[in-house]
Amino acid sequence: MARPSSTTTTGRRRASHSMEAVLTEAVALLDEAGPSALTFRALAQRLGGGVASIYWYVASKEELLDRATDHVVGQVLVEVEALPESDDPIDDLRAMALTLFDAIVARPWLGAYFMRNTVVQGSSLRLYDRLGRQTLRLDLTAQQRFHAVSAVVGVVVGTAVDLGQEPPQEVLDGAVDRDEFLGRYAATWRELDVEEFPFVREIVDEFDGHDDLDQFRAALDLALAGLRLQAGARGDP
Amino acid sequence: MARPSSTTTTGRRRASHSMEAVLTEAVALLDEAGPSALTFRALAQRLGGGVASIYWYVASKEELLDRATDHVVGQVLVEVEALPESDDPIDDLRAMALTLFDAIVARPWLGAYFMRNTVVQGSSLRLYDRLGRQTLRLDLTAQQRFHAVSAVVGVVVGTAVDLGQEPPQEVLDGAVDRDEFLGRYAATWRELDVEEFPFVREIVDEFDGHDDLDQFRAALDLALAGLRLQAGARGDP
DNA sequence: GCGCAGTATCGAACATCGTTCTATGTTCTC
DNA sequence: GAGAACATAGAACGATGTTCGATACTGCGC
Repeated sequence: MARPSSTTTTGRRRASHSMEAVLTEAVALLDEAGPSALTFRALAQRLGGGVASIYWYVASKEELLDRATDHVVGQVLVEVEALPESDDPIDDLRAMALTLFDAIVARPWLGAYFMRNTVVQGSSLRLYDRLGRQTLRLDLTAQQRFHAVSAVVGVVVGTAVDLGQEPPQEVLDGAVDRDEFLGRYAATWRELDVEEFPFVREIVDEFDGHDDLDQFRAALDLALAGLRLQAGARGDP
Repeated sequence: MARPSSTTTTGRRRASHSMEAVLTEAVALLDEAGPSALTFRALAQRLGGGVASIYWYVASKEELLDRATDHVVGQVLVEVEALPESDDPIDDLRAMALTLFDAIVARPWLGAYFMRNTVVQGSSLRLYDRLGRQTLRLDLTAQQRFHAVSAVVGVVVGTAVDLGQEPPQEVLDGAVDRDEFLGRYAATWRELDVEEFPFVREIVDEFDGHDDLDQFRAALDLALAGLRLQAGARGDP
């Protein structure tokens, strides 16, 4: 039906794929040119095979996306598990979230796809558990723990989604870099009426050329400060 | 070229659309059957016209999505602006975020599309300004204000995205309701090894049948607690 | 050696989607 | 009434996900 175990095929004239190769090339396509570049035909060409062959490994594009996402989340999971454990669970939670965010910055398409089946199984569920495990070291109710991890994941995904917007062709081509891209919006915003858009005018300089990581870190730290408060903030016994 | 100003057309035999009708029907399609149901052909059929006619009002599907999103965000904006102002800016910010979240719960597809051009113009920018305006009443730096609103929007979007996952066909048909849907995952999770997934096992009862609004409110309150801390929490002068 | 089931591959065709082209009707203005 | 702008469509194009049927390769019993 599906899923080969080991393909020691010599692959003479015909193409021999293996699930690993399919996923690797799929991720490569996503990395190089974004989600719109991942088509069965493009993928088949990269694998040096036919279009329909891919369907032997994957039942649909949805499954391809799921597996490709899980493939890279697995790598993130390894990084997260390699993180040293300190005596402050919240610090550890912070480090994990930052690791996850870094991965999304490196692969913006991940932001949009990360929540696919998060809840279902595989590496995402494991990652979810690793995050939540830190809350077990805090003095909280089960519900508070559930909500705390939801909040952290929410901040990550929320920031990541807006980061994962498929950028206009200009910046993909490298014709326009990110700073100039931001600068254009900033310029528009500076034209707005102060009475009508007082806040936008207030923060336009902050927005112009801002660092996504700073933005994320600030949002994360707000939520974690709230969590620390909730956990009682009582130090060592 | 495009964009009619006022269409007082009588519309006898031929279909007469008007931008309003196009957007209304587009939103209706999204509401009824999710993003995958919004095709130019389905939309044309609903409007009683041809496919190509829609292109007189919008240049592309991207623009259709942008305008449809802005259309409903405009309604949210009205609700947000109708909110009474208290003497606590953070409470007001909270109320606004909850209003926004309610709108997304009612229209799950909004979660995924909300960030489209958020930053660009139209109702989304106005909404962004209304949210941020509350931070002007707090004792913060411009950067802190920028980050605070990013955090709040991040929490909203982050929670909303995972909510906006196009639900499986079963629940769209109404054959399976949300509680049962959650229950299935919960059942899978309960089978997991406690040693391997201690956190998932800890919160599975919380997850089963949980309320999205509670989850969101908890995440929001964590971030707002952090913000309150940052703002100094010094009451009236 | 032979057949045969399972494994693995692929070309061609299909339906659908966004989009474009071209033509036609409608309404307003002079 | 003629022409310009507005407004509407049908048909076709190219791309995409997907299915179908045919074909090859592999390991195994005999």
